[in-house]
Order: sequence, then C-alpha cells, then structure tokens
Amino acid sequence: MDNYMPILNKVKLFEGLNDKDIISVLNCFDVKIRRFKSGEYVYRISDSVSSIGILLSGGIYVQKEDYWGNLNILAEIRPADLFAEVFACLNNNKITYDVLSYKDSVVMFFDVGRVISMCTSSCPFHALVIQNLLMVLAEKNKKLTQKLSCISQRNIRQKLLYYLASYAENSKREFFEIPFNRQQLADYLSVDRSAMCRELGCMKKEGILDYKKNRFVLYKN
Amino acid sequence: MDNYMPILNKVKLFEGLNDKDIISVLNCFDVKIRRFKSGEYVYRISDSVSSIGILLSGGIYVQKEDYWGNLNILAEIRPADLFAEVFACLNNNKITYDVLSYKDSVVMFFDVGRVISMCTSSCPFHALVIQNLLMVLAEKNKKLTQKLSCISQRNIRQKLLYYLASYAENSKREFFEIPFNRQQLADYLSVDRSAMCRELGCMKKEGILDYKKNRFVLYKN
DNA sequence: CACCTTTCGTTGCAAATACAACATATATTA
DNA sequence: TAATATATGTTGTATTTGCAACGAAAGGTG
Repeated sequence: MDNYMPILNKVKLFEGLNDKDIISVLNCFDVKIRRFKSGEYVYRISDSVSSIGILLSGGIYVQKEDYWGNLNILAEIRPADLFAEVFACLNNNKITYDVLSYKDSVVMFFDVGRVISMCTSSCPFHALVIQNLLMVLAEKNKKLTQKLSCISQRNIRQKLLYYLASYAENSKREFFEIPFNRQQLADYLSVDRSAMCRELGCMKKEGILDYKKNRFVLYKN
Repeated sequence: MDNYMPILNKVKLFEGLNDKDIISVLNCFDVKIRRFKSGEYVYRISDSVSSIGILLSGGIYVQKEDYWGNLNILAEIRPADLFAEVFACLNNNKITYDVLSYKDSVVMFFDVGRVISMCTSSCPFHALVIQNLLMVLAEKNKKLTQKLSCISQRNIRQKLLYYLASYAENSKREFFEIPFNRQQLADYLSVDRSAMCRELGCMKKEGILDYKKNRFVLYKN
C-alpha cells in the first residue's frame, strides 16, 4: 500500500489526513483492492454499486452505448480520481453506465454504508471522511449547476456572456483570464468553435468586450 | 412544532423516520427556527452558509442578478424543500445567489457541522440523516448530469432523441409516456416549442418515432 | 351542448448556427 | 533562426432554429 501513498494523498476523500491517518482510515474501513486487466469492466450498466471506486493506477473510461448502439465516452478517470460515488450514495444504486479499465488498473473500493453506519467507531477521522464525501458531492453539484445555467442560454452570445461574466464578477482587476482555449470553450458551451469565434469578433466590434487569447475584458456599458 | 409534522414528514432529510424519531432528531441537532417577512432576504449573495435551510411554510425564491443587473429566478422553494444545502456542505461556503422570502415564511436551519461531527452522539438516527443527506446530494447530481447530457446535444433532433431514449430504455412495453407537456419539454431541452414540434413532426414522417400527446414510440430502425 | 381555455401542430420568414475551408497568428522544436 | 505544429480568426453557404401568427384538437365548465 505504501507505494500508493503519493496517489492517496491526492484523493479528495482523504483531504486533511496525513499519511498515518490515511493508513488508519484504510484499515478502519476495510477497503478492498482489486486489479483489472486492460479491457476488463469494473462495472457493467445496471450493476448494483455500494462502494466508491478510487483509481490508484492505470486508466478508466466511464462510457455508455446509446439507444442505437453508438459508444460515448462520458469521462476519463485518472489515478486519484473517484468514480461511481454518486450511485454508491443512492438507495437505488444501479449504475447507469459502463466502467471500463482501458489499461491495467488498480482500484480501491471504499464502502459507503460502512462509512455512514460506523458512528460508534473509534476511528477519529471518521467525521472528516464523511465531510470530505459531502464536499465532493456538493462541489460536483455546484459545477454541474453552473455549466447547466451556461448551456441553457439560448444563443452563443448569451452563453459566452454568461460564462465570461462569472469570471468578471470574481476578478479584482478590469481583466480576467479563462482556463480554456477556444476549442475547449466551444466544447464546454456545446457550440461550434468557428461560430463562437465569429460571435466573439462581433461583440468586440460592438464594444461589448475585448480580448486577446485567454485574457478578456467585459464592459458594463 | 407539532403543527409542522405533516411538512416535516415530507422532508427528504428525514425519510425513514417516524414522527417521534423526527422530534428526537430535531432536539439532538438543536435546529433553529426563524420567521421571515415577505420581501425579507434569507441569504444575500456571498453570505457564509453553514446550515441547511428547510422551508416549513411560505415561499422562497432562489434568485440572482446577472452582471448587467437583470434578475433571474433560478428556483422556487416550496414547503418541505431544502435550500442552500450545497453550500452548507462546502468548505468555501459563500452562497452564489440571493435567497428571498417572497411570502411570510418559516424556515428551519439544520447545522451540517453538527450532523457530521457528532459521531459520538447517542442519537440513533444520526446515521440515517447523514445517509439521507448524501442521497439528496447524489440524486440532484444524477438529475443534473442527465439534463446536462441532454442539453449538450447539438441540435433539437439529437436532444429529443437523447431525452426520449432514456425513457425507451427503461420501458417494458413498446411505448412509453413522458411527464412533460410540449412547453415543459421545450423548456427542459432549452429550445423553442414550435421548432421542437416541427422536428417531432419531421421525425414522425421519417419513421423514426411515433407519438400521440405524451405517449411515444421510438423505433430502432 | 355551447363556450371557453389550454395544448398541440403548422408554416413563412428572418436570424442564428454549423460546417467547411482557408488565412493568420502564436508556440514549439530542431 | 527556420521549420513545423497548434491555436485563433475569417468567411461563404446550407441548415437549423427562433419567432410570430394562426388553426385544430382536446379538455374543462356551466
């Protein structure tokens, strides 16, 4: 286990715990470790899931075939990332996608029921792990809500303004920088890159905003 | 408090608890009750939030002014609904919108820190409340993810197919029913109703699907 | 039934967008 | 520095979409 310490330190579920604490938590919660060959499925759609997956090494795709049989990759899981945590927290815990190990992987399974129910446990880090779990879910929630608000805007201009305004609001200076390049931004907003560039150009002409690369200014009037 | 029992029974945080259990939980967690006049703010944007709000009576809007000063109502909270639970679960707990009591309201505040930290408490319902809280967050998460996948589709046809397929997959019969009327569906997909109706008409002509009112059939070939 | 209201479907048209193809600018590497 | 790769910007065109307006169908009510 010790050789996974650098990864375990990055796991959000263990934030605030030092190496010794983490070891103690792992023992206390009786985690399982499993190895998966490249191409092996960790979960198949509609499997019941009661433990959070933590990827220690390798690589995993969260994917799903649509109604007509086309494969879609929904997320790529990297070492230290959690997966299936949403279903592990639900009563109806049937997972709604496939989880595929696309490299040889090592996965740690963390039982949620055990985390919740062991209130009388003597493990002093219990509360912190629960809090971390709540934070992971809440943070994801916040991000999803933000993105949804953004994408729900009815045209490219509104989407851009909504997105940029969220940075403008938090910026102390007149300008601010965004973490996406143009293609990534277009993907995030679910629009075509060139159409988005055109709209940016128009808005610059109209004096609504200014930009150079990732640095933007948003004018109020 | 007894007169609020019918409401408290509907609160998801207390699911699985009977009346007596709920009373005991309320005592154990030392909830606060506050009344708000119509027009009074429960939270202002960037307030620090450490407790979950539960609306017992009245009505609340979750709202926000955008960068240019236009007001947007993001959600309407009704009795038995939770609010601000996401921020209460975060470390950076500054709320990102205003919470306005638009009627005379009675609100119960439920401290999250207390829920998490009181592992040694003798309250036997502790674990259940935590589990319920996790479930509330996880369920919201799942719904947001579904909606986001749907809206991220690049045109109305794809959005419709994605939405309908999720029902088709779970349906035992050849047909299935959706819970929205046309306007609600259009709002959910973030598109214009008439444009959506047109697309539905086209797809029916092309033999991709069939429908009458809320009852749909989705053909595979 | 007659009347009203709401929902659903249709269509013309203007506007917005995706797509494709290419030009320019910036960054990376030899 | 030159060569190459990557990112950004531009534009023409076909398609898609929003909007507005209206008629048909369905549902509710006296």
